Amino acid sequence: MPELPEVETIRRDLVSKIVNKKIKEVKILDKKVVEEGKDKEYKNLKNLKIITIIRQGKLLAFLLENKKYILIHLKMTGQLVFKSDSDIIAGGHPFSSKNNSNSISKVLPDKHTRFIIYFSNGSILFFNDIRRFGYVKLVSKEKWQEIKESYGPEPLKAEFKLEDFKQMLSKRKTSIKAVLLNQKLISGLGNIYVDESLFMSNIDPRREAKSLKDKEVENLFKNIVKVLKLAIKNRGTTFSDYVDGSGKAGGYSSKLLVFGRDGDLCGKCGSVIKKVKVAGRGTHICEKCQK
DNA sequence: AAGATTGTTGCTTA
DNA sequence: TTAAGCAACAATCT
Repeated sequence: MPELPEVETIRRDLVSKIVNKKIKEVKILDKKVVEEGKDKEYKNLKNLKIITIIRQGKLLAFLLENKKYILIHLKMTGQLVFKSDSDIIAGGHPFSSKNNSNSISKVLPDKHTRFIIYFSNGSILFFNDIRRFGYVKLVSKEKWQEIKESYGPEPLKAEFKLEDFKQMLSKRKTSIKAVLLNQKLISGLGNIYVDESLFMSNIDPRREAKSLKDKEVENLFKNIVKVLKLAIKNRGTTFSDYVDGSGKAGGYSSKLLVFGRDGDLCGKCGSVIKKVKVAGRGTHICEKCQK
């Protein structure tokens, strides 16, 4: 499940590869990924350059020369994999790539490829999605602005302020986990980094958000920033299907403290890590450390 | 073989 | 008016 660090890793990878590249053609292999009836609009993207790539939470936006934005949400199983001209030639097969050590890339397109952008220099961007939850959307500048504004602050930007965070939590009667997962309240956190940051802060995910003490909120605030930065540094976490912009797995998986580690022993106290359900999601906790 | 899984939306209820 | 909670979505795995 790509969350902020995974999507940011992809964004950075793609910036170096497709900014200033000109679109030659866009192919919709699965109509469900684009808005109904709008498939014709994608024909007009020919010859437009990608100006920049922006991320809001887990959502990517490619700004085009004509001021429109291609939005891509990977949801649970989406992947964006870039193949350069030389990748394609080196593989010996039209669409296979070199096999690097941690590469889990494969011959593309495959049956899960939903959308393809061909660039004029021969490189290709593949959008793969096993579960078909992800989407591609073409929007105006105004619509993009509106979508951006519907999100809470970006935790790695100056707009994420401790005082605002305290205020926000003090009003919420639901669990701290549900609050952290809510994209309208804070951008980019998902199941992995919510569990990790709450463990790092010794806070039980089931606690009512408003019950957190000032000290706990301060700690949580710092740990959210810390875990996200560290995960980006390690190029994200691969749990099921996530790969970076070149099709490689993330390096943070081995650094996870509780997520996906139910049955293992807690690194802090040695008791068994449990898996429970909070806010409708599988939740990993050390009940001895997290109160 | 039914149930769990996940992010987000949209509906219902409080 | 707004928050909270949950079904729905899709495909795969257990």
